[in-house]
Amino acid sequence: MVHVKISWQCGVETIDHLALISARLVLARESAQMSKISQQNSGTPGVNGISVIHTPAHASGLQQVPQLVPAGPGGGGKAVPPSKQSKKSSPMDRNSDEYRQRRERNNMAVKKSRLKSKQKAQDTLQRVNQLKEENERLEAKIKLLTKELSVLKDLFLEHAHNLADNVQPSSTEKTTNSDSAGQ
Amino acid sequence: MVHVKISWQCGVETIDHLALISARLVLARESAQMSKISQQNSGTPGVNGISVIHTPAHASGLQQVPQLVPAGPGGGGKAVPPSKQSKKSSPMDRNSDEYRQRRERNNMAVKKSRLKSKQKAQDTLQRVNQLKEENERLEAKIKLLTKELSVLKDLFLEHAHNLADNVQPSSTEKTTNSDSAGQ
DNA sequence: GCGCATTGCGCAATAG
DNA sequence: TCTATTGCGCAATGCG
Repeated sequence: MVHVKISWQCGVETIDHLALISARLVLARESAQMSKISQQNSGTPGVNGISVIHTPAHASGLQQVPQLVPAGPGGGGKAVPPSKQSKKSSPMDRNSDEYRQRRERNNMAVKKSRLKSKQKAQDTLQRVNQLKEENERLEAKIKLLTKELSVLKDLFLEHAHNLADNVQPSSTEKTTNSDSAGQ
Repeated sequence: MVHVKISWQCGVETIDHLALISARLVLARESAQMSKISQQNSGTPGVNGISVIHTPAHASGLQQVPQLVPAGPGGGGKAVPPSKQSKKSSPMDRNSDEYRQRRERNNMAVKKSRLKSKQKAQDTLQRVNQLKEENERLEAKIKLLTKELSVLKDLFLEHAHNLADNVQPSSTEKTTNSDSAGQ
């Protein structure tokens, strides 16, 4: 039902540069299973291969294609370890069923991992707020205690004074105030 | 199980199945400049079209190709807004020099943004530790103040007692304990 | 060695 | 229009 229109030049285009590489066509569909279809065309000899892959198409429709050879990133990339070839053919069949399955799984894993990461970040942020609140609470408490202490100290000193001075229980009993609270 | 049928005709392709989704073509190349090329093969009729594009290939060798149509994520993709064509031809010349420059700039921006994001996350984490330490400090202070208060209260009560009782500064002066500190 | 988890990276879409 | 963000897929790599 969806009709896609692509205005791709139709004629034959030539890839004249070298180094070229691979082309992929991907389509996403939706069902759950996966059917695979691969097509490969060997158009111009030596320069380019194309394959059409029908992927399960989860939600999105993007695909990415790496160069066939590892080609080190940046300029310092190490050359392609020649040993790669032995494993499973250089290009590692991008059309291969197995390849697709692996990609799919990895994509899931990536999604999961990112979600987790995001969640964690959020939790951390929340933790900050939590701690900030806690801090305020504690700070307030300290203020209170400090004040209480101050008052008590004053009272105490006062009495101590009285006691030390002359001890005259009747006169200056509760009217000594000469202070406030000062941390 | 889903089947996709693509009828690619030279200029316009129609994908007539449903749910379809996206088609992408990718290729990696490596050299520095960019030459473009496309290749098209009309092998089996109705099933597949391909074009190859040669991109400048910066440092890495990866390329990504988006689906030609915006195809909303999640499956609810809206059809291709027909308006896109007017701008610069759908595919927006991947080979275009301008395109490459834009990509380059965006890649920089992305890198920057991610760095920033990472930095922020790290700062947040640090903030958590900072706050935790602060909390401990405050907690300790509270403990101390509480204890001090308790002691002072006791002393104070004691004296008050003495004063209220009979006022006999010598006998039970510092041995009244009948309590502890209970916050 | 295998399979999932992480991470860096580029592409696009989109927000600002 | 340009940059900043964000989601996504691919690979390389970490890790058990």
